[in-house]
Amino acid sequence: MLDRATSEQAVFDALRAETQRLGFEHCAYGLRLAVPVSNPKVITLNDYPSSWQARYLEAGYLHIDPSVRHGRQSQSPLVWTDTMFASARQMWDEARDHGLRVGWAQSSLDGFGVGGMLTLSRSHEPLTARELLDKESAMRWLVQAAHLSLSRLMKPCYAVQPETPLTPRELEVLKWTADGKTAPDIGDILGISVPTVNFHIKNVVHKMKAANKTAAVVQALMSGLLN
DNA sequence: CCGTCCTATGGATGAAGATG
DNA sequence: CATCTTCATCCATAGGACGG
Repeated sequence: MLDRATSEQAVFDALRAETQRLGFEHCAYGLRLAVPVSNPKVITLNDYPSSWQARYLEAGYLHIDPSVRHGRQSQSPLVWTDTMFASARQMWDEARDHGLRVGWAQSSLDGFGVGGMLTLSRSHEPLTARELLDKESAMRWLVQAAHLSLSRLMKPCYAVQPETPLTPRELEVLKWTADGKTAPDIGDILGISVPTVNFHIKNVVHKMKAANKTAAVVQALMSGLLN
């Protein structure tokens, strides 16, 4: 179901169904793309009370939410506690006022720098170690499935494919450039002249519609072209 | 901290050999 | 012929090293 979803809404509907089956009232899923690097695009899907959604957005809680920070650094499961929200006291108080008291978050990270995090929550019934153990594999599967489906749907947004495929030579020059080699270095390595190296780099930059070779290398890396 | 100098980088244009 | 690859020259600018 989830892996064949053809829209964000379909993915989210499937997520909600699983969430309820696992005994939670609400689910939230956030996908953080790798680009633009200076301000990565974040897509959020959730069924929280609309007043809380509005408050979260208005207060910019995404930037201070300790669970989000945890999700970016670690793929270990996270259960909401008073101590982990110590640095965001106000946010935690408001969340509980909106019926969000018990929560469980699990993040994922793929090879293209795209991160995802699923949070399941409910208003009562604290999470026991037993419940976590019983549901952990389902949770991990759900996170992976959501990540795969959504990143596939979002692929055009971050995987900038060149309009025409890169030639073998262009790819080769790009890889050495990604390793920090200068044009003279690459000329030595490949046994060609410096102008030729620059010619290939220029063509890559043009094909990738990048501002310069630095951006072209990053785009190629994010798109998996250098693998 | 500032100015100078050199190198690397980025971009434009032109030309030519190899290959299928 | 179209495409890929190669090489050259010219010019502007950015960045690093160095001395004052």
